Amino acid sequence: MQPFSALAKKLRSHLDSDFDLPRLLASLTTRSITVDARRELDFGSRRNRAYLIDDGWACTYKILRNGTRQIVDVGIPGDFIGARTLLFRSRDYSGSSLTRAVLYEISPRMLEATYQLSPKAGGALLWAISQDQSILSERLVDLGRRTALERVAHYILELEYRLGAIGSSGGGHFVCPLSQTLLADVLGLTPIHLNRVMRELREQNLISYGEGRVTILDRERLADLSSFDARYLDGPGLDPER
Amino acid sequence: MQPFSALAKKLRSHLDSDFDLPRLLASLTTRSITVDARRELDFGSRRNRAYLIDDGWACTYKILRNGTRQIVDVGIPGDFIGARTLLFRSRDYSGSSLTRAVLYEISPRMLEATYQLSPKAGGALLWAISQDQSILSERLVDLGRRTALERVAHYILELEYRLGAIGSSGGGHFVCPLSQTLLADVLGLTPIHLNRVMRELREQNLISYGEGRVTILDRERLADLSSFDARYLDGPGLDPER
DNA sequence: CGCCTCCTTGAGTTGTCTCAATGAATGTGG
DNA sequence: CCACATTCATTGAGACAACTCAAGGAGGCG
Repeated sequence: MQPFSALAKKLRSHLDSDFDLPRLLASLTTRSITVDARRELDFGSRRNRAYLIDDGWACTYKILRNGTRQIVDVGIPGDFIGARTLLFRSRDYSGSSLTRAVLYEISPRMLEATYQLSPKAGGALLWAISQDQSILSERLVDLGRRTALERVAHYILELEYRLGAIGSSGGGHFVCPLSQTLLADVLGLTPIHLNRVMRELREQNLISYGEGRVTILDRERLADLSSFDARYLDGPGLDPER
Repeated sequence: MQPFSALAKKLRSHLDSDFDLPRLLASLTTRSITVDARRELDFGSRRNRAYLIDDGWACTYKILRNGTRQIVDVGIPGDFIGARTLLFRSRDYSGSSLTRAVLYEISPRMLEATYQLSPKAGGALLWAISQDQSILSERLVDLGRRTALERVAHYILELEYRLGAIGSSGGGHFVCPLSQTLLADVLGLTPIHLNRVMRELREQNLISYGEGRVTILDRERLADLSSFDARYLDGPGLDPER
């Protein structure tokens, strides 16, 4: 696979079609790192580090004293991970690869250099970081005010949408390496309850799943059920005049 | 009050003591806007707008179809509000002042110009935006994995810490314009349950409150109860070597 | 073969919600 | 200055969504 192609796809609508973002980024980043599935990510010690996920999935999470875990971000190809605390002196969360993954280390200098070489490309990167924040705040609404069923439905639609933006979903189905335990830790539920909710969605013929794949059977009812409104993802299909 | 003094205080440890951030920002921003309490904030229509809160409190929130509300950010003086979607074409949340407030409109250009005039000041602003994101992700952990009692205790400590950074809290007490209904909407609880939790904290002699003031009576037990770890706020007192 | 991880289901418990209601404080208009 | 509406904090009683504990089956792997 071409390096940076997932990010380039995600930012397609923010850049001229003849702009070669991968080439620009390749000139600015150090080599890539390949990690196996379920490996802890090294976010640095003296200085915080962050990554661009080029291939595979990764996440950041916090473990609480009572042993529970909350996954804060789930990153797919083209997403940044750990960028939140790049400028911090400290850090109080951990990260892990979810699948075998290819990562590029990023630094504040790289963002800066991108901006100077091409303000438009720099702006596109900032847009991507904004989108991460917007996803985070939508998840906050999930956990604060939506039922488990709504949460799960909403999250499946979000994943499908995000994967679609990088060409990794189509026809309503996608490959999802998240186990039910992980999904529960993303959505603030117990694995047991998540399992029951998944069954409910399956029994209502809204989704089907198995063997690491999820299929959306009735997008409309699913979106209605979870009041999914893709505006928080600011995708290219959205009307700028609204 | 000096314009931008709250922000300057918050960023004190990121800038040289003789650096005049207020003067730099004054040269870059348009005039201030003063709004009464409980006024909807205008985040723009064609192009999204964002603000720096110079005085007073403000928030952003989403209202769901079932009528419930989730407050996503609560901004105090020196915080940005609405910056999350500054680069977006769309927006799906609302904002409101919580008290009478003084706001400065900010734009991507302003951030850029600050950066060019002083990379250090620009970096400090980016740090502040990172902190907002870090606060958001800590709240996510609250809603996902902490009990109501832990959440409330944790949030009170956070508020006291943040207010302390701008010189608006001391001796364990601070002025808090959030009604119990608003606090419930921040923490994903019903006002009724929040009220019971507040009573519990009061009866355990952990806090006292009333007439818009909150007093922390036993910080240690409160921090222990909620496993409060201020690292996510990346304050100046934290050891950079950790 | 034994040992994982993952998914699944049952039964009982509990944290939080819903519905209902009251008193205090504040503001408004007649 | 009173009648009225509104917001806010508070409490009780009952319901339910999600949790805990317990257990079993399917599949992968050394």
